[in-house]
Amino acid sequence: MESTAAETRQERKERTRQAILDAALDLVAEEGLAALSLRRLTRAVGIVPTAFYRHFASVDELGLALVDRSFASLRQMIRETRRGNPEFSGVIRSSVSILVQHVHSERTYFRFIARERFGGVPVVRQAIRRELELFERELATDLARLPDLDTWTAEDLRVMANLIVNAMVSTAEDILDAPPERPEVEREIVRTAEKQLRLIVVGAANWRST
Amino acid sequence: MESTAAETRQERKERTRQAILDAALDLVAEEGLAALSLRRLTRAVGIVPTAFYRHFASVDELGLALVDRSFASLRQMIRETRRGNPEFSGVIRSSVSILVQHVHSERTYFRFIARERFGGVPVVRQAIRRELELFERELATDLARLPDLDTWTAEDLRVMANLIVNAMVSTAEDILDAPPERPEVEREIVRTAEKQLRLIVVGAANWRST
DNA sequence: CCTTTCAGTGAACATCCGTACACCGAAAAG
DNA sequence: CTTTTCGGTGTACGGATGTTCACTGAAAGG
Repeated sequence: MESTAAETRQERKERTRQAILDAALDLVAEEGLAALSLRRLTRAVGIVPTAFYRHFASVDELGLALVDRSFASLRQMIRETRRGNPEFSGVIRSSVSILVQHVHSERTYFRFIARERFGGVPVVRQAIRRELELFERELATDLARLPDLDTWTAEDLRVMANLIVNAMVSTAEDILDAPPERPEVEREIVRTAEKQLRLIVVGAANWRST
Repeated sequence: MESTAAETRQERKERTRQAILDAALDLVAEEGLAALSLRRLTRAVGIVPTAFYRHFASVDELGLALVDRSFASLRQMIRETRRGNPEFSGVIRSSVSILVQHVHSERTYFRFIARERFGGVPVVRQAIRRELELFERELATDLARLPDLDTWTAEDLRVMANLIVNAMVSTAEDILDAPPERPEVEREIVRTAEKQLRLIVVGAANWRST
């Protein structure tokens, strides 16, 4: 067990593992996980096909690793959003802005999630679903701290959080498919997303008074 | 040009064409359009691989035909919903009920749309997007006829319609993935969908007063 | 009745696929 | 220094894939 200046064996292994994940993310963004070819993947990485199995027992396992990786990136976005404006009234604007920014900078992660959420292998679909539910739970506890909403039941908060998460997921997917050469399309998507959030908030504020 | 009791040539062709669409719908529901194999498809139909090209120039064209077919089924659902309760206050309950019922009876169509909306070939994705936009437009004109909403701008109505359509699409996808042996899960999804629609309606009713 | 049309056939092609297997060479362990 | 571990290699396999091409036979057209 010697830690020299050069690369240790574990480090090398981890490096190729990450290279596989990188290449897989690119390929899956184009063709989907179900159509992923082991040979093309390993060719892109620069290793021989059989070497793949030194890192993953199956393509499904690769898919689960990609889910972990993608949602780790997403979680970072959420942390950023939460930290940003705790009480600022422009929370809607800034939240949508952060979302859009992350969709662009981490495009492949979002593409992967969008593609596989209902597209691919059942086990991957289920993993994504579980992660999104986790998000909803977190969002629900955040919402509970807001004024006007502190009297809501946990279930109603979850319902509202679900609505918000779905709207934001749809927004992200719309942005992904927006033509890059026409920025006004994206601006329209952003405006729609902001309006929808505002609509939900207004609905929430007047919920119990009906 | 003779119309005997037996089958005419056009009829036979149309029959195999429909058989191809049927088989494709089943296969795509399991593996996705990108992973669809021409040979397995034609084997399922009972024809030779090359015969496929007598009906479709490419797999993409098949995909577009499937989009048409699926949305034709969806449109029928919408018509049923619209006809049902024009002014009945339980319109939310009955709309969700009709949606759920159709998701079950036309499961493969919904599966196809859910899978390919963000999953597959770009041209198919685009076609689905266009059809959903059409839905939003129709829904927006329906909403315009409601009291309290007749003063809304066309754009705001579109925004609201978009939110509703996305919520209903998400609901449909949740139902598709719900375990059939646990009906209480589906009941929970239905309750959530109803609450979300109510939340949106309440938000809309109080929109301009803020 | 003869000709044309055309949905479906069947063989052949080059190519890609996943995986089994024995093997190598360097790092790690002793 | 010797042994073990283990990423990565290279070959080989049987099988599936999309598309080509010339064909058949019955229905449609004249």
